[in-house]
Amino acid sequence: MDKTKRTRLETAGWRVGDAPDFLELTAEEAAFVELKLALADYLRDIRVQHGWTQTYVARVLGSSQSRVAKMEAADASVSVDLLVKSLLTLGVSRKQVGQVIARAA
Amino acid sequence: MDKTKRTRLETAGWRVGDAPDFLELTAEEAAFVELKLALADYLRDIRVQHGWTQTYVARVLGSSQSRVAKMEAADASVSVDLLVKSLLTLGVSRKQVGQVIARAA
DNA sequence: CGATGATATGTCCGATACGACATATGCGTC
DNA sequence: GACGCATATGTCGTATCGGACATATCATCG
Repeated sequence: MDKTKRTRLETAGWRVGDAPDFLELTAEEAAFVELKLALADYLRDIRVQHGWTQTYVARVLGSSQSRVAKMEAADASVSVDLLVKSLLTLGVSRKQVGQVIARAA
Repeated sequence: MDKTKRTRLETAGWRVGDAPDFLELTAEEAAFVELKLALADYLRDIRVQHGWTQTYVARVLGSSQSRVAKMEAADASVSVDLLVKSLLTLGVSRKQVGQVIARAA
């Protein structure tokens, strides 16, 4: 299993088993987490591409800098709802959102 | 505005203005609701295609019949998280989920 | 018309998500 | 090193979500 991805998952609040890696996550859970990571990464891409700070994005979204940081980290406390709503608010189309999700794992 | 769609939105717990239709929903809100409706419809399609009852699906998901009904109705009390998790659990791939979302409104 | 099975609607309450704030870490620049 | 700015992490109170249950609506069949 990829080291950095593992770290991200653990950091995001998921317990990953020692040796058997993903064996503690069901296939659906794993797919769900990866889907979330994809959205989170995309959110950061959008922000960085525009040269925006997390604080600025937070203001646009009516949220806080810490929440934006957690979104980009795909923290366990952020929902897909929040990620999708945020992307839409930042001008990403529904179609683009779908493409990000559909992109092969 | 389409009559049945309007009814679905209202039923789903959204307040839609009288004459100006969508004017009370921002563009992002509208896109978000439609995205949710797409997932909800797809969930129903999957279920019906397999000849499953809501009760059966509820058991598979570890939920209740009423929740499944609300999911398919895109009720305001169901999140995109729940819809996505449910679809994945029912065997739909992440890619398929993305395609459903990306499908042009 | 019952009666049965499927779906829809309404409410409750325990669980979780979210915004907020404080604080920590990092990283240039002086 | 110290300052300023961006990002990360931890926690709290409240709002929303979700499973459960009750009940309602609606077919279909006898």
